[in-house]
Amino acid sequence: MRQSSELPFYDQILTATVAGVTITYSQFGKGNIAPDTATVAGWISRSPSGHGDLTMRPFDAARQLGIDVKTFSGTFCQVMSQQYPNLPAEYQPDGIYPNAYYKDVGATVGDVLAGYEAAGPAYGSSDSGVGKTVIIDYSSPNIAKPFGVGHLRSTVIGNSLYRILTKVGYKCVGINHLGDWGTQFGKMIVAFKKWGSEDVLRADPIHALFDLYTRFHREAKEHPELEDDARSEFRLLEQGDPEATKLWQRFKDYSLDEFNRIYDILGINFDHHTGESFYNDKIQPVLDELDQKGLTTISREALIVDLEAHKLGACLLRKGDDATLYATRDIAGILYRHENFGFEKCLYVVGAAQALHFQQVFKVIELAGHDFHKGLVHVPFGWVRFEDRAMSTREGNIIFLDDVISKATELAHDIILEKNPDIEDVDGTALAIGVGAVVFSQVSVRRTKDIDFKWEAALSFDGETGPYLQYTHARLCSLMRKYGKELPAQINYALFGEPEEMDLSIESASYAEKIRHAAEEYEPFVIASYLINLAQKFNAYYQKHRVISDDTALTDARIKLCDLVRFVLGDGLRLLGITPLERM
RNA sequence: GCGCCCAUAGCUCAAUUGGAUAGAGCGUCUGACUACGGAUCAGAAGGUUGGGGGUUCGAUUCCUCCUGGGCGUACCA
Repeated sequence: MRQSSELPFYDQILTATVAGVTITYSQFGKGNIAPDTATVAGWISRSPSGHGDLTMRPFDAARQLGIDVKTFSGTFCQVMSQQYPNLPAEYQPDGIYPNAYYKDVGATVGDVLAGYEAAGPAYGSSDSGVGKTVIIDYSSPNIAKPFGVGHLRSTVIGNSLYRILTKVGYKCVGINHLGDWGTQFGKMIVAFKKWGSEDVLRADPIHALFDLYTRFHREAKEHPELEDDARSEFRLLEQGDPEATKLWQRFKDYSLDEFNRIYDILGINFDHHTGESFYNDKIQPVLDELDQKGLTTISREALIVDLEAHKLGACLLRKGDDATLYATRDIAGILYRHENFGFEKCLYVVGAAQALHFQQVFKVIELAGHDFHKGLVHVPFGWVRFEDRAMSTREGNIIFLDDVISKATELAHDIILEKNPDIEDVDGTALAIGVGAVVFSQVSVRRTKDIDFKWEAALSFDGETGPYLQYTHARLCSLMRKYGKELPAQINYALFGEPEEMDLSIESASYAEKIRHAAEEYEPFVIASYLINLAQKFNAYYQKHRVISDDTALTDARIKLCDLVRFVLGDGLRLLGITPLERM
């Protein structure tokens, strides 16, 4: 259900509509069948373009009355116009729909602008999350692998959700659950001992580690016994073997340096970097607890929780050689997080391929009798593919994020020099644009969609892209600079008369609702899509109507509206993790 | 084999969660800078929503079958 909406005059129209519906019901001889306000609120929404401003779904009402929708809508509109001649909107039937049309552009735009004036920088915020903590587990790259565009998605989506959920009132805790433990480190250790070189590792750690990792998998195809070596190296590591631990620490340090450099470029922060290894000494008590509750069994030499009864197979906790698995560490992680943060929700921004894993882990928590299992949410996303194949570090089919960002930045640099060579910080601006394009590419489709990585698309700055939004924002800032004065406290709303102005203000007024929607669905795309729409509307308006003119009163009014759009675009870009620019 | 996901314009994606004439961008074609940023805007062309059947006032959306693809399915994460 929508909350009391930011749409113009929504509350007034809703109240009148509730009364109008009641009267209409009575007219059909059904007595006073009065739907409550909340119910009617669910019926009212913005009209699709070309059908007025607000509309009401007539189906439920008509069904309850046992009449056809067209008759209902006609009668309803008649009742509304007779009973509420002073309402700021007028109802007119359009086929089966009773549509509301705002009568007065000035009053409508004014109502929106007054809302913006009152809210200030908090515009768009709401309070559904106030007093609640949400943990967001995102990015979580595997150490000892280069940061590819595949890792980008979790990072970008998680970071954006962090900002969106903060905007609806949650206290967010961002955790980078680094993949710094597990058999993969056994592999790295084996590979380094066999083929590694100190000099190469020191000179270019990231590529050296990447080469070792891919070489391991290449060689393991011919020599499967390498896998056994890796497993026993990991077992040694888990038992605290000094030599293995030392190597592991070095791999981890090198990788972290690299990751932090990239997070810095992307402008992404975490509250905690507690990776898988963090839980190493917290595993045994968890296993004891599960054992005590009678959940564990031994099967084929491994310690498992049998979830066959729930059609979830088996959740492995300990391998035959006693080493732990990622499920074990995730379970320990959940218990640790609940104890230390007391979360309302705990989100895992992790690829869809791991759906079963999380179902299993969550089920184990549930079976252990922890009712906070209800707050555990897997927020899945699709693959990033390249040339029709899944990107796979193992096979070396990977695009380095670094390369993507530097190419995009280079291109942005060229365009700036061509179009706007005088701006102060060319390098910084080019970087913001390059990153903006890359980040936007990750939120420009719904999460669950697979993305085909194409250089052409990643390097496009035209149309529905991050730079398009940044450009629109920069234009608005440029307009403000040209205006050059403080925004007026008082403006004459009656000067608004263009349909584009009404459209633009109503669109801006939907911002808070879009944020709530994005927060409910854990879907940054909702914001991205909304901003594109808003920017398109602004650009169309801007092309068609002069904002700054000799008419100072009209200029003041229009500037005020433009300032609202500027704010929403800038604020929305930040929610996505993209830097709004003032010049570009 | 079993389970989950996907299929919409030439391409990449939307569609207020079952509602009005299925909409955007890219690409193609035609236009707009002696006015606030042309990384822009206006317009045109482009569709049997993979296929069949069903549910109902109404289906891109829900059910079923088929085709085509992806992922998962015990010691990787």
